[in-house]
Amino acid sequence: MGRAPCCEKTGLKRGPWTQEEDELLVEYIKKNGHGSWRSLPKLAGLLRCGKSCRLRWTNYLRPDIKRGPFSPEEEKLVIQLHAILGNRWAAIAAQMPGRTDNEIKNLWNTHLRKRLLSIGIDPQTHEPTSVSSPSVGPLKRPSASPSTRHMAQWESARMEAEARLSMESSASVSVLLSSPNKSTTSTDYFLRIWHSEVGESFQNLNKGKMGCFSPASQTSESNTTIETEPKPYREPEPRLDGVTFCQGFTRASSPCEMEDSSDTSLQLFFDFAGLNDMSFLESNNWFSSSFLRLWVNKP
DNA sequence: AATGCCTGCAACCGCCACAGG
DNA sequence: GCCTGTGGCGGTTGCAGGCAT
Repeated sequence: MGRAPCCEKTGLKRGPWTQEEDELLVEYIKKNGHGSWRSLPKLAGLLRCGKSCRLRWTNYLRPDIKRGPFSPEEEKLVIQLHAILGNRWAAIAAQMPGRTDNEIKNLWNTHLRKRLLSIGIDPQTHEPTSVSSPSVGPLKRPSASPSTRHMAQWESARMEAEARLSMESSASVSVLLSSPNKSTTSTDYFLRIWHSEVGESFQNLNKGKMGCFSPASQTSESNTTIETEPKPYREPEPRLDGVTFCQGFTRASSPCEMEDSSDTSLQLFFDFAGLNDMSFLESNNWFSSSFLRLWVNKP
């Protein structure tokens, strides 16, 4: 027994949308809003499944969609967001006004994934695919878990953004936060994420918790810690985004409160610096001198 | 010119979460 | 607490157009 279809498929049109259909859909939604997607096709005079209408609207017909090719800046941003959020295309799209999750997913699968592979970066973990030597020079490069790597990226990006903003006037900061769409640099985007629900989850989880990073999968006390959370515990998905990743941490601190050992910080720093293998980051002021100063002057 | 292969993208499919009854 | 309907999401497919042979 197969799964029941989402809607009655007999007599419904499939495949590419015609201009006529597009006009019908746009006209109806402009007049009435989409309301119930299930009943929309009938009301709008379309021989389409409601799901198909929703998809067509959200991915193509919505007036706020920015059509056209992705700019190099946008591509960089997608890569950086993917490093933090993983394959959560909707979450990535939410940080990129005018772009749809489908569009970003397609961009990733057709361009960016291959590009990363071609320069030796694993598109899933954002780690170098071939590590020729376990140690480089006097400083041994740590082999961190993907979780740690994502945490490091997340934290470092935020630190860099905060460091940069701390040097700007407070007026500039308020302008940035009140008009996030005007932000243009990648670090601004990270700051926006930090102040979004993703960052909020991160901050909430870290409140009152001090210590060094400790992935839950590697500790025995993880479950008890998580169970004491006021929110009902949901088994974290094996996805390495900012939120579920944070859920997997038992003892973590925000960078401002970080009291971890120098070794740990250095580890995280070099972990994240691995992204520098990508040429775009080399030219992207990713590790600004301010960040380095922040690191060097750490008490 | 014909054919086959490759690529990009729109659309579909199936699963999941959530709200309401 | 269970069931059902609905919307949303991510993975995958299929087609059209471009390119190479």
